[in-house]
Amino acid sequence: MNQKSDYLALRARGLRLQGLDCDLLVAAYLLNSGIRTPSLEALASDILHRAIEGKEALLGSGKAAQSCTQVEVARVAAFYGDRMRIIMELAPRLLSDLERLQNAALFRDLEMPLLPVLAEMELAGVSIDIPYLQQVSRDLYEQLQRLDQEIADVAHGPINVNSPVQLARFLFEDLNLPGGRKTKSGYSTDATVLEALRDLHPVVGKILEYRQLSKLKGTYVDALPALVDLQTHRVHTSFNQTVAATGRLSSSDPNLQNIPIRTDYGQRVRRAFVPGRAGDLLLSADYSQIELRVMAHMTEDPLLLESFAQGEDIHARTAAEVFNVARDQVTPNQRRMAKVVNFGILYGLSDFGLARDIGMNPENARVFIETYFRKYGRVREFLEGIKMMAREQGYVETLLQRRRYIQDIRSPNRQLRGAAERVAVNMPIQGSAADIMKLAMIELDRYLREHELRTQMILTVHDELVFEMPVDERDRLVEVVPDLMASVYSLRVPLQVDLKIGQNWQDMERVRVVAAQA
DNA sequence: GACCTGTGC
DNA sequence: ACCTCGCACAGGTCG
Repeated sequence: MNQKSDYLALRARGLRLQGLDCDLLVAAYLLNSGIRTPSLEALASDILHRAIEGKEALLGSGKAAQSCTQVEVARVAAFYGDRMRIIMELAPRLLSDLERLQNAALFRDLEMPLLPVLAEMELAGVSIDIPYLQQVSRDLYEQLQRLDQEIADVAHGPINVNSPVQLARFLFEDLNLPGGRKTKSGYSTDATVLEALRDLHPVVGKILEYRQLSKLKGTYVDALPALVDLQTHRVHTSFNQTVAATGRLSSSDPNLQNIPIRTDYGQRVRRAFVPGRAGDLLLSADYSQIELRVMAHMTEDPLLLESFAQGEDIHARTAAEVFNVARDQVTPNQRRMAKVVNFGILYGLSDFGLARDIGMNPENARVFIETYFRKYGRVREFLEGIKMMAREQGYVETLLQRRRYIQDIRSPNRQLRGAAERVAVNMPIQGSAADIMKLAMIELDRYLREHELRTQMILTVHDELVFEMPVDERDRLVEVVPDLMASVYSLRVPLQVDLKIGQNWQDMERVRVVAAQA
C-alpha cells in the first residue's frame, strides 16, 4: 500500500525495509496519473466496486482525531484486515495492467527504486537558520507597517491590502482607476493588473510591494521555523510521488519546491537554508535547459540539435534566427522575446498569450510565432504529431513510456480542446525531464550508498538536486555528481549539469559545468 | 471550503 | 465574442 509511510514508520524504529516492490498507490498512479491522487478507498471503489472505510471512520478527523492506540484493538484489527484483503485482490490486477500498458519496467526499475530514496530524503530533512529568519521577519514587519500606514494615508483610513475586495473598492471606486480584467467576484487586483496601473498613482507601487513582502513573510519567513522538527531541528517535507499528472514529484508540508529566488527578499529567504553541521556545505546540481534539450531530442529539429551540440546560448540563437540577425548582433530585448517564445512553445503558446507576455499586439505575435515555425519546422511537425497521437489513442507519453490520458482532446468546444492540446504538448517534455531526474536520483543514491559516503541528498526541485556534504567529500562529488547526472540518459543532444557549492542555498559558487556526449 | 493571489520550475 | 501558457502548493480573506 503506501510503502513510503511504511518504510518511514519502520525506519523511525531503526529498521530499513528492503525489497519494496509493489506500492499500489504508485502502480495506480502510473496507470492513470490524471485523475486524482490515488487512495485505497478510491481503488477499492473504482476497480473492485467495493466500499471500504477510510481512516477517518476508524480514528475520526480534524481535532477529534485519535491515534490508533486509543481505539479498541478488535476495531483496528478489523479495519486493517479489510484493507489487507483489498490490497491482496488489487495487487495482481494492477500489476497485470502495468504489463499490458508496457509500464512494468517504469514501475519496477524507476518508480519503486525511487521510493526509498524519497523516504530517506524526507527523513534527512533540511536545516534552517531560525535566528536569521527571525531577524528577516522583524525587518519585514517594519516594512509592512510602514507600507500599510502609507496606503492608509492615501485611503483616508485603514484598508486590508490582503483583501482583494477591499483593495478593488479602494482602487477602482475611491481612486477611480480604470478597472481591467474581472474575476468571478469582481475586478481582478493581481500583479499584472496592478503593474498596468503603476504609473497612474504612486500608491499602486506600494501595494505591489506590500503584497510581495506579505507573501514572503506569511508563506516562508514565519511559516518555516514553525515547521522545524523538535527532535531533529530540521524541516522534513513530504515528496509526493503520485500527485503531478506529468510524472514530476511534488513537495508539501512544507512545499520546498517554491522557495523564492527572484527578488532581493526572496534571496534572503533562500539564505536561511544551510547545512546542519558546522563546516559542511550545500552542493547544488541542476540540469541546464533540460526541457528544451528534451524538445530538441524529440523533434530532431536540425537547428535545435546544432545549437545544443555547439553549446550555444539557445535563446540568443533563437533570436538570431527569428529576427534574422547575426548571433553577435542580438539585442538583450530580442533575446528576452526569443526566450519567452522558447518556453512558450513548451506550453503550447497562443499568439494571445505571447502578445500578453512580451507586450506586442496579437497580430505581431502571430507573425513572430509563424517566423519561429518557419525556422524550426520540425518543432511544428512534432507538436502536430503529439496532438494527433493524443486524438487517435487518447494519451501521450514520455521517453520512458509514462502515460497521460488526455481528456477533451476531441471536444467540439474550442476552448476545452485548446486546453487539452496544450496539456498534450507539455506532458511528454515536462514528464521526460522528470523521468531523467528520477533516474539520476536513483543512481546518485546508489553511488553514495555503495561508497559509504556521508553526503546526503536532501532536496529535488524539478531540475535541481541539493546535497548536504562534508567538506572532505567535496572533491569526489564535484567529479561524480555532474558526470553521473549528465550521462544517466542519452539524448540526441548533450545533457548539461551546472554544479554549485556554498554555505547556504543562495550564496553559491559555480564550480563546474559538465556536458555529456550526445 | 471557495476564491484569489503568488511563489517555484 | 470568445480566447489569454504547462505543472505544482500554500496563505489570506470571506461567508
